[in-house]
Parts: sequence; structure tokens; C-alpha cells
Amino acid sequence: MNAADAPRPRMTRQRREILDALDLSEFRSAQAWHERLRSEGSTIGLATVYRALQSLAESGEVDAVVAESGETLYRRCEAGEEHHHHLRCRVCGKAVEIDVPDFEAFAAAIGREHGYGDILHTIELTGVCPECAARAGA
Amino acid sequence: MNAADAPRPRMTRQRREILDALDLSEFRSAQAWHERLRSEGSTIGLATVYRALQSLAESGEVDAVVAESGETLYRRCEAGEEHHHHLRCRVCGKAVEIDVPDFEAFAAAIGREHGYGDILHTIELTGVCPECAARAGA
DNA sequence: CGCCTTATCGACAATGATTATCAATTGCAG
DNA sequence: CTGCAATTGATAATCATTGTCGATAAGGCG
Repeated sequence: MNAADAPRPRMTRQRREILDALDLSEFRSAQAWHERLRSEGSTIGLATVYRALQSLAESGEVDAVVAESGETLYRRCEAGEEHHHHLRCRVCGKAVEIDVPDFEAFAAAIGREHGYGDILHTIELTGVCPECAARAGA
Repeated sequence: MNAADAPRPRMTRQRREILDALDLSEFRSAQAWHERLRSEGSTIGLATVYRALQSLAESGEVDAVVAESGETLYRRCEAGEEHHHHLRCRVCGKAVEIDVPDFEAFAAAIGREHGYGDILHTIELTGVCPECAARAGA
């Protein structure tokens, strides 16, 4: 838990490109981000995209969620923002950031109750957004 | 959402073996269950274990959680029990079943608020159990 | 009780996401 | 500017999981 043990990575062209692309706030797989970058003329390699996204996820600069298919999806999250959660559409993937006010406290309480410490939690909420529901309802 | 559209599977030797092994209430990967069965003399195939665990997970007879490594872990859950959650130790894997009283309602409310329907949720709580904490604290 | 249809098996190949390898490149400290 | 270690990218390797397909056996029927 030491912020100093993470040497800031070099600011390479590739890393800049990725940070840049991430401005499209939308969940995509590493491979999808790679494709997009390529299609925009970048010559960045797939492995580099994986490495960058992972390190960004660790440092908290991007959100990573695991899709049902097992692939990991990444999206930029607000700079310096705290831990938060999303409600994602199962059909189109659109995500809304939500607020789970007392969950942190709740999680800690549950942990204490069972003697567990250092509690982490992941909440995945998925549903069907209005548009997709309308389309499917036809 | 029709319980009748799931034809009950044939009760084969293999399926019985799996159901049997699952009595050890502990999260293990499909591969780990397979190994255990083999080590006990079974000749069951890996693909069969995967298939059985998946169908059991769908019918709600076992719990499936996705580990950080990406592999899926399975464990038997109480017969006919409702949707529930676990607090799992990140170190030794031991899991406690927990109660998240109003979360269902909360999830539905969040969904409604954003116009999303058919909400599903996954909650993953992980921590460090007392034993592991003691061991690590040394 | 045997037969037959068909679900299920199991060995193995195939897939698909992610990770490791390693020589070439390039930030960036001095 | 120089040099070295961090980073890159093409590619091979991993690893969990799924597909394939001939062989086997569950279980309904006569």
C-alpha cells in the first residue's frame, strides 16, 4: 500500500495514444482498443495495449470490468475519482455511473462481523437500457 | 424464464460423481474438481466436468464465481436457496455466505431510476480471514 | 426383459484471450 | 550528446474453456 513503489512510467508515444483514445468513455476490450488505435493509423502493438491498460487499471486511472464472456473491458474513469460502480446495459454495453452510498460502510461491517479484514468489493449491475428494451419489445 | 424448458439431465455415473464430490463445500476450478475426481479413481473427462458444472450453475445448484485470474470457481450451494453472496478470503479461498438484505430492492430501484429493466447484480466481497491475517501479520 | 433413440461421454483438436520472449527502439538522466 | 535501462512490437507460448465426433449407455417402449 505504498504509492511510492510505483515508478511512473515513461511517457511514450504509445502510452499517449492510449490515454488519448480512452477519452471515448466507453467500455471496450483491450483488443477492441487496439483495433481502434490501428484503424486510426497507429502502429501500436497489441501487447503494448494490454500492458498499458493493465498498469492504468492498477493505478486506478481506468476501470476494468470482466464481461460474461471472460474478457476484460476497460474504460477511463474520472481523474482521481474514488471507488465507484456502473450499471451497464447487457445489450448495447452503455454504462451509467451509479452511486452506492452506504455500500462501503456496509462491506466493512460485514467483514468485521466475520472477522475478515481489508475488504474489497466489486458490484456488477447489468440491465437492459430503455432503448434496447424498446427495440426488443417490438 | 420457464423452469419447464430445462429437461432434467440423465443421471449418469459421471454426473453422480460430480454431485458427490461437490459435497466438499469449497470453491475450486473446474480443472481442480476434475483432478480431484481423477485422483479418487474416476475416469471422468475434463470436458464432462466443465459441461456438468456449467449446467449445474445454470440451474442454480452450484455457485460460480470468477477469480481474479479469470478462471471460474464452483462450489455447491444449499439446495433451492435463493440468490445470495459470499465473502471470500483472498488468501486461502475460504468463503462465508453472507446476507445482503435490501440489495435486491436497491438494485431494482437504481435500475428504475435510470430506466433500465431486468436488473441483474453480482457482488464480490473479498477480504482476509482471521487466520490468514494472523499468519501474514507475523 | 431386450431394443432403439438419443443424450452424454471422453479424448483430442481448436479457439480466443492474455502473457512471455527477445531483439530493436527510444525516453531521459547525467 | 551519450548510454543504458525501460519500453516496444512481432511472434510464440499459455491456459482456460469449448467444439468435434465416434463410442457408450440412460431410459422409454413394446
